[in-house]
Amino acid sequence: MAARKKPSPEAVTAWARLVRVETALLAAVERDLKAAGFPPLAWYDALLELSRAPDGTLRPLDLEKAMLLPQYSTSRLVDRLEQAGLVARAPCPDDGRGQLVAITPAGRALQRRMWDTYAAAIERHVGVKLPQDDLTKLGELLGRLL
Amino acid sequence: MAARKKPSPEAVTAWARLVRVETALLAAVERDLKAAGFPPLAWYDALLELSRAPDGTLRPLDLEKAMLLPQYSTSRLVDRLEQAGLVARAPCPDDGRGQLVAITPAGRALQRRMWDTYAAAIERHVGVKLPQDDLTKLGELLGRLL
DNA sequence: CGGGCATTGATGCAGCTGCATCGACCGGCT
DNA sequence: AGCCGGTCGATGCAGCTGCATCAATGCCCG
Repeated sequence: MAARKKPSPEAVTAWARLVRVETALLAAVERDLKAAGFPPLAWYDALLELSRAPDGTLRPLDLEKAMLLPQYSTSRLVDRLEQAGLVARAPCPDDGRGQLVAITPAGRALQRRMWDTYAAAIERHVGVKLPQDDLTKLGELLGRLL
Repeated sequence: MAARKKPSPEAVTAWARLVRVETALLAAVERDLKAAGFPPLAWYDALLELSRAPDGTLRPLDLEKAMLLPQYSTSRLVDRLEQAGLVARAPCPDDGRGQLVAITPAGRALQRRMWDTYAAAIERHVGVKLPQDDLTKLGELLGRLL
């Protein structure tokens, strides 16, 4: 029903490496976090998004879009964060359907502590492998894939 | 206990985009496969590895290393493929602990049919977004991250 | 040869994800 | 106001993943 154009070998190679490298590096970073006794990266990402938002508060829908997660996944992630005392849910005054998710002081503290380990992992697994202008170029090329 | 060097902003950007772009593109490709009525990409990868191996046969351990999967994950993936009649297990003559996983004709056929859809997805989501020399450069940069 | 340790692959259990669906609420239209 | 299609978020269920562990076999070394 659609075009069925064939990709160039270069496109296939780039794609294959993208998936492979991301899988390997993500696993390595997650391992470092876990080894330091921290929760998964998704928790960090959520806390970071919230910590950057005004009042440390976001609607679940915004969190969802920021993290590229499906709706139900966000819902349950917030469940777990709330369970852990890292965020608090409140009803949304503007919209009776919605709610507001606010990061707690404990959440901010965890996010900050995780960053030390996370930053070190990024440096170890990414930073040391390429010189700075290659990193810039890589970021730029990746940016154009979205 | 360890170095704690801080990554450059360029490294952080490259890392963030790597994860983001891979997540988004992988989801898009998986969606295309599912929309065409095919099983997940992991099945394709496994079938491809097997189809390339001599006699279409690999030890689970080799498959594991080729696909960067944990051992138990491979074990269960092979379960599902076997269930679907796409591979067959046989005891390994050289090593009583091991086994041999062989792709069946049905497995080869599915791998070939999936490639049409998969290739179109790669072209749509990757190939059209960058000119060929940028794709080459991207592949090269990613290659140096491993 | 025999004991001890490493390797291969399977599996019970708990937690997570995807899917479908649901209930609650919004907003526009008549 | 009353209805209706659309949006927001939760949830039951099935399937998948990670973790720990196990049984079976291989391999080395005394």
